[in-house]
Order: sequence, then structure tokens, then C-alpha cells
Amino acid sequence: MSNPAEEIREGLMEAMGRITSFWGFSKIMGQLYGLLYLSPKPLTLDLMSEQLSISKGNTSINIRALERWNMVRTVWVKGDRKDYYEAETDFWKIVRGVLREREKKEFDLALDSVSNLLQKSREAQKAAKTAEAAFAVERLKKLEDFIQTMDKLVGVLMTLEDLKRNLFGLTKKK
Amino acid sequence: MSNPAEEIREGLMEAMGRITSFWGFSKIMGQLYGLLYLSPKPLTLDLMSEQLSISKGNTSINIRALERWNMVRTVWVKGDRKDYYEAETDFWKIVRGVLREREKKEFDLALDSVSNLLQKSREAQKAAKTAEAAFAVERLKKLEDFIQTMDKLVGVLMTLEDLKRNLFGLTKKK
DNA sequence: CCATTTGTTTAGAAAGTTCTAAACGTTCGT
DNA sequence: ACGAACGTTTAGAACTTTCTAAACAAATGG
Repeated sequence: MSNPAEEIREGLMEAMGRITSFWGFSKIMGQLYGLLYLSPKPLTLDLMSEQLSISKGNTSINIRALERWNMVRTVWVKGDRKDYYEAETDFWKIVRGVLREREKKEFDLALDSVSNLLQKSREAQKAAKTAEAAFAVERLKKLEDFIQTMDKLVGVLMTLEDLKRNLFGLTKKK
Repeated sequence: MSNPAEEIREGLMEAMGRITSFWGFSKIMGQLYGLLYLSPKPLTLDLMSEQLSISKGNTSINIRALERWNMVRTVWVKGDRKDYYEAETDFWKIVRGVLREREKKEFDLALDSVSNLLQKSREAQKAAKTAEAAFAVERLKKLEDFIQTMDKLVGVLMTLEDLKRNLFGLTKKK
């Protein structure tokens, strides 16, 4: 790791590994993405597994995951049988995709569960008007409210065409 | 699990377990929180470990984690040597805390790394004006921009007193 | 003081995850 | 049609995380 280009590549691989790890993706996905992001030319599986010193199988699996999340796409190079890969560089698009395919689903699921429990709780309260039943209804309602709001927020972010531009309406508070 | 109150409690424990798990906390933290959230009275360690059928040690560790994130607080009951615990019910407060103590730090760290790499990259470009160096500068700049924007967003959310009320300024887009 | 009750720590077991190397099936050039 | 060059799948090894049971330390009441 003596030349600067190499140093920078390694640095970004490390940083991206950390980021993907934090967001619940595998570390290797981040490293692969970092490698591709700084490469002017698309890269092959073999090249990448050599660069990261990981097995070809591992590389294959993680590249497929990256493709599944639209962080990387396949590119064909004429006259070469190998698959080539390049990084998706539109981060807002990637974020929208993840919000849509992962975050939103999780919020919906949570909302469903809690709404169901609230329903049950209200029925139980009608059947037997105990203080504990009333308490449960009140708390579950509060929780439902909260999740509903978050769910709406994600819904809005998800569909914004340019998250960045719209973002700073928020800053003029007070 | 025949009576309704029990059913509801178990249901919320399951839902909260799922939620905390999704957000990178332990599942048991969620289950404990769910249990406390539906309890009108503060609960003891022993009671909770019995309810969840987990060891006392495990309960202790996870309750401490919940306290660390301000999701649960300790309560003293006069004449009893045991510690009692109750759920924090202000979700916005909890979210702000997590943003401040976890999310923001991670964004700052990412921004630092990338800014550093961009710096290095610019120096390298000055030393030797290759096409590849220019490419790296351009891409890293774009990435820095992105992270910076996200970082600012988190910063804003973090300091909003009432996230909920301010949220729907966003909806009048178009 | 001592015995008991309490929360915490710890060492190792159990469970879960991720990795590699090798086997596999497909495609393509010859 | 054959062999080499691919990407994918898989079985099990290596590593990481999480859990339990038991040891421990601190505090309390008698």
C-alpha cells in the first residue's frame, strides 16, 4: 500500500464497509461497492475477489446482494465472457429503493401488529371494564399513533423525487 | 395464554422484539420493553426473567442496555430492596436520543473518512494529473456531498423539540 | 457481625452467521 | 462434441454473538 491511489481505494473500502455494516448489510458489500465506486472501468468477479482476498463464492453472493439492492449493476463488455460490474452512483435512488423495499415494509408490519393488539384490547375492555384494560388501550393507542406518524414520514421520503432539494425546508424552523 | 390480557402482552412483546431487532438492538430488549410498556406497575428483574423465561443475568444485561438508551428507567419502591423498572413512554425523546448517540456519530465518522480521502485524492491529483486521479476526486466529492446532506438532516431531526408536529410541512410538496 | 437477598460478572455452552474450497452446471470457442 | 472458463451452490470449518448457570460482590436486616 505505498502508492496514493491504492491507499485511497483501501480507505474507501474500509469506510464503505463500516457504513454498510452499520445499516444492516454485510461489510463485504460495502467493500465491494467502495472498490467499484472508485474504478473508472467495470470490474470482474475474479479481480474483486483478488483485491479483497476473499473467495470467489463469497464475492458472487455479495455482488448479487448488491445487485438486489440496486447498488451495483451488471455490464457487458463485448468479446469477453466474464460479467463486469459497475457501481450505481445515484445515492438518492439507492436510498429510496431501500426505504421502499425494506424500511417501509417493516413499519407497515409493526403498524399492523400494534393496530391488531389495540383492536383486541378495546374488545377486552368492553367485555370487562377493568382499569388495566383501559390502561392497555391508552398505551397501545399512543404507540399506534407514533408508528403511524413514522410510517407516513417514510412514505413521504420514499416518493420524493429529489430528497436533497426538498430537505432544507426543514432548516427554517423557529 | 388463554386470557386476553396475557395474549395482548405476548403480542406486544413479539412486536417490540421484532422492532428492536430491526433497529440493531437485541430482541430481548424489545420484549422487555413491551412487557414494561403494558404494565401499570413497575416490575422487578425476577418477575421479568420469569415472564420471558430467560436467565436473571440475561435480563440484567438487557435492562441495563435499555436504561443506557433511556428506554427504561429505575424506580424505587419504599420498603422493598429490589429495583423496579418502568418504561419511558415518550417515543420522540427516545428517538432523539438514539439519533444523537448513535446515528449522528456514525454519520460524522463516515463524513470524516470520506473528507480525508477526498483531501488525499486532491493532493495526489496535483502531484500527477492523471485521468484516474481526476475521476477519484469527482466521485469522492459527490459522496462527500451526499453524506454531508444526510448528516445535516440527522442534525436537524435531532434537535427538533416535537418531531411529530413539524413533520407534515413535508407533505405539502409539489 | 452474620445470613439472606439482591444485581452483576464470568466461563463456557449453544446458536447463529459468514467464510472457504470444492463440486457443480452452463456457456462458448474451437 | 469437447474442454476450458465462467458464476453459483453447498457442506462444513471458523468465527461471532448470545445465553445460561454458577460464582461473586454489595447491601440490608436481624
